[in-house]
Amino acid sequence: MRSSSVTLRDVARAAQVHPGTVSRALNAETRGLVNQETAERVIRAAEELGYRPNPIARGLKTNRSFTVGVLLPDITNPLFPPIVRGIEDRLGAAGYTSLIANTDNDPDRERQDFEAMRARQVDGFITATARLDRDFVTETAGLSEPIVLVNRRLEDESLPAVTVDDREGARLAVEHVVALGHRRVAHLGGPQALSTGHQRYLGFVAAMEAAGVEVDARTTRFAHAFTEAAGARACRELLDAAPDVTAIVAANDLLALGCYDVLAERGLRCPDDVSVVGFNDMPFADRFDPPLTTVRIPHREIGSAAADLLLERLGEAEGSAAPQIRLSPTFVARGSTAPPR
Amino acid sequence: MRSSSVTLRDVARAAQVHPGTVSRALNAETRGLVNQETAERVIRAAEELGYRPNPIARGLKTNRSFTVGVLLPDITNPLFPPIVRGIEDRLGAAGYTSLIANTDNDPDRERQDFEAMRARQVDGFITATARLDRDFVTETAGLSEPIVLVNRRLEDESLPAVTVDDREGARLAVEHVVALGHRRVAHLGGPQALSTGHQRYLGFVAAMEAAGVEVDARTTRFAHAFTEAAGARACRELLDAAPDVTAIVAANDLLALGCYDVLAERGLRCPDDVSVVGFNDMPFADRFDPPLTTVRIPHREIGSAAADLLLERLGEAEGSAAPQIRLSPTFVARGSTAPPR
DNA sequence: ATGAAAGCGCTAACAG
DNA sequence: CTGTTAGCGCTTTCAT
Repeated sequence: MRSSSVTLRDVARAAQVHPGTVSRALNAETRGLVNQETAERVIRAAEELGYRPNPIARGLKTNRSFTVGVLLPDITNPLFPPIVRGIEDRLGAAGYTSLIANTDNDPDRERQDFEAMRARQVDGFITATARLDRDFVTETAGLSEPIVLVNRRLEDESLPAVTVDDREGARLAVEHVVALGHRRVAHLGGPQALSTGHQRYLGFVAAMEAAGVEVDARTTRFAHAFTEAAGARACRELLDAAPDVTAIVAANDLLALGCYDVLAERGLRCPDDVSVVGFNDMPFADRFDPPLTTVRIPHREIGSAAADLLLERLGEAEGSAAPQIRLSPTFVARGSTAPPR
Repeated sequence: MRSSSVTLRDVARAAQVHPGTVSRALNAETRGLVNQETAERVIRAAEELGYRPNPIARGLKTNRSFTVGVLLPDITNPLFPPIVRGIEDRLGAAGYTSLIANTDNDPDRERQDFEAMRARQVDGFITATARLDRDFVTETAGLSEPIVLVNRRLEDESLPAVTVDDREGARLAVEHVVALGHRRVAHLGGPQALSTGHQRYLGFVAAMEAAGVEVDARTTRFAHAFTEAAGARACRELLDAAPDVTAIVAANDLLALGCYDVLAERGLRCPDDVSVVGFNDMPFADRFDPPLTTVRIPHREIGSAAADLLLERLGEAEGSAAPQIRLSPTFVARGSTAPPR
């Protein structure tokens, strides 16, 4: 027995009308169907009794829960909190609540969370998991609940997606170090199974070629995860294979931090001996030692754009079929890059 | 029309039994009431049809949503993501889903989110908003939904709470700088309306007295918020009033970062001219320049302990009435502290 | 051991 | 314009 068990019937009794009428009077959409005075009486009664509609019961009837599922790898990754706020703020304003699940990039958990959310009748999904290979997203193509992708997109663009232009971001990074005079520039790539990792790699190669700087296999290494530890491991391999690099373009800030560690480990100074550029401009990147030169992406906007896309598909706003929103990155030069000696 | 519209009735039809029987067979608690063979037949049918129970409908009947509301100031504050994961992981394991709301420390939003969550029939609350003054928590003392407090506690300890021992943490900080030889040590406090801000201040004063070091009004300033900007402002006042301080004990890492800015602004070096110690050991605090000496609190454990407390009160586990869990902080000496010149 | 029936709180035809 | 009725999917008496 909930304390606030004042139901539609209670209001109906108090206002001397039928429950159906109360439902109509209280719902903005259907208020027109009811007499002005009656409606006011009902509303007053509802207020006096402290009536709060039960969205659960409503959802049972209408098949809408006003809830959306948000799947992401790990809220603990500093990239996500701002994105999540962008999503929640926008969704909340539209009357939706979001359910958040941390999948830890584990396909099984992902599918499990996904199913659990469907069971909870979410009206739609926003997924910030970035895997490229087959997964629940591609499997559930004809799903009834709309999905929008964040930070990834499908090859055939069949699902709405908001991403940042990763290749463009990589280009900005390359142009920066090249302009500084670097010629031995390496790429510390992310997992190639993640669209971000892959696109940034592609962007790196393209920009290097465009700048007429040689790219060779020795100066490219891929981390198996976007973590400091994986970045450090890959960086060691990189420096072992190519000790003469003067600049490293990392596919992500955490990877860049891994580079910091390895450089220190080997008595190399950043940026004096080796310049490092990151990607994402994670919170507090300007506080690092040295302050990290990086590619900034509009975290919050990514989230709100994704929410907008989902709201469109939920019929809350007009919009095109499977829009592909690509936000622009900007470049932030800080202390981790300098001209080569 | 949801795609997964396979309901209890569908299963009943397939298994040639009454829906009521399906309900009993599928629910572990009541399975004993049904014939072994029948139960198996039902379960098989359910699997074949891909039946997933609708928790919404169930909740309507049972008055439980298996959902809990988590209220916090801002997920973007690096302190919270690990706490949230601690909460979600524990709650998720027990079959609960959490609804998260960012209140931005705004009492109105807080109350609003709180009501919205009640309307959504959450079974209980975890609130990480830390205000000390009257608010929805104290107002809703006799509430039917259990509440557990995180990072704050009530004077009368009438609500279960998990906090860290803030005074002890402050003591660790003071003892560290005093042991280093500092005598002119200042406190850059947090908002005194927040229990964390208040307790840390009290702990600072007590530890200073215990160490026989003088505390005077000039060397204590309070920031109006736990932000870098507020910390910087307070730090300027502090240095204006007491230019001879050699160590600053800040009530929080963000405040400490504000100190970094002001010291740099005034051409003072940390730790050479002034030592700074923070509180929380936020993620990447070891990456700052200089690496921040701080008081570490077990973020994740705070979250899981809170979840445990709530589960107890939801009848999912045994436990005492209004337990007060106080976790111990530990000290992490890094590069922002050194002996005075 | 199982079926029948009622009902959780609400909305949506359909009457009147 | 408002009352009536049915029913969303499930659980839970109460019979049988």
